[in-house]
Amino acid sequence: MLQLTKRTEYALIALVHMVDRQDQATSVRELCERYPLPRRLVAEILKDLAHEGLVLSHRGSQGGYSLALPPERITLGRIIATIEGVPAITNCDSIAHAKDGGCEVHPVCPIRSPIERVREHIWRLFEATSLRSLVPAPHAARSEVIQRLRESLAASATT
Amino acid sequence: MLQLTKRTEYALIALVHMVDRQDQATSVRELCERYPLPRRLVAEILKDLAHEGLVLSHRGSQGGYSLALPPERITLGRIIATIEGVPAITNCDSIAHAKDGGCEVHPVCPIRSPIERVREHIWRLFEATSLRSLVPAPHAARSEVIQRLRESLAASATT
DNA sequence: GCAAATAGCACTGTTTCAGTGCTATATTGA
DNA sequence: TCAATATAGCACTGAAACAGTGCTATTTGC
Repeated sequence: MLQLTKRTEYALIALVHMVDRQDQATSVRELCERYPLPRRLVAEILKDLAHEGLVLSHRGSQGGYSLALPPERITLGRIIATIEGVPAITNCDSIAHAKDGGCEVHPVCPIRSPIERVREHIWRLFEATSLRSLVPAPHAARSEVIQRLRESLAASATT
Repeated sequence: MLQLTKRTEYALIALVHMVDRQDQATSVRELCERYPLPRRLVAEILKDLAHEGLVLSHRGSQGGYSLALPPERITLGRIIATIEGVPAITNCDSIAHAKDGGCEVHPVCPIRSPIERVREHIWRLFEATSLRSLVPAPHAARSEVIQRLRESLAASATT
């Protein structure tokens, strides 16, 4: 289905929570006290985010996680790619799938290139959406998604 | 995963094949001779498309399916909705999920409204993408996706 | 009547996903 | 030093979604 996994949702909740808390580390326990999330699963997810360099881990007592980058530089696209892996919309453009033989239809597939365009647009939207813009913020950040997407459309139009 | 199902891919292939063949019905056999697709599955899918009124079915010998609407009026969004059901990106906004109790996080979820905005954009892209524009056509249709999306962005900016 | 097509319904095997068990390691503070 | 509180890592299980198939009935054209 065309749907984000719960892992990604939990990652987003955790990351949003860490915005503007960069000074102090956020522990898994703290997250699960504030939101009703499965503790162990959130722990696994944060480990993955740490591996990708999106968050910093601090072990030991008083430890936890904190953003490794300013929230403006963490994109929704990178978060999704970290948790769900391959940025593929169809099975066609999945790397994993191409690896084990690829799509049977591939040589005669009439929708490859059109679907690829759609995929590009979605991915561009994800890349244009920063973690900052996902925070229900008071400021002008609200229009950031639209603004960035418009810019990227202008770019693709010239191409 | 954030991926279209194979059912949707097959539906797209079938529908694209029918564009500019509105006069003569296309049978499942014909489709599976041209493309290496699982015959029975394609049959099931076309039945669903017929139920939704996207294609017309013609029973009996010399029967098959044909587009029920001009390809300009069939949107990618409607195709996806027909095959995959609910237009949800996250679990939060899934109707099915809301029905059986809903999301535990819902009341305190910090990402609901931001994610909803992203979902809106993707869905708008799907709605702005016509079956016609998915055909690897020679004409100016190539820029239709970009053009329509730009219009819808202009609309959402004023909002 | 026969052949070729859709209609409908249920079923199976596979894969992906959500969530958990267990153990080791690091850090803080008393 | 020891205990408490963190993360690190790895493997496993149960459930749900999905891809694909079996079978039978019905319709239509020749």
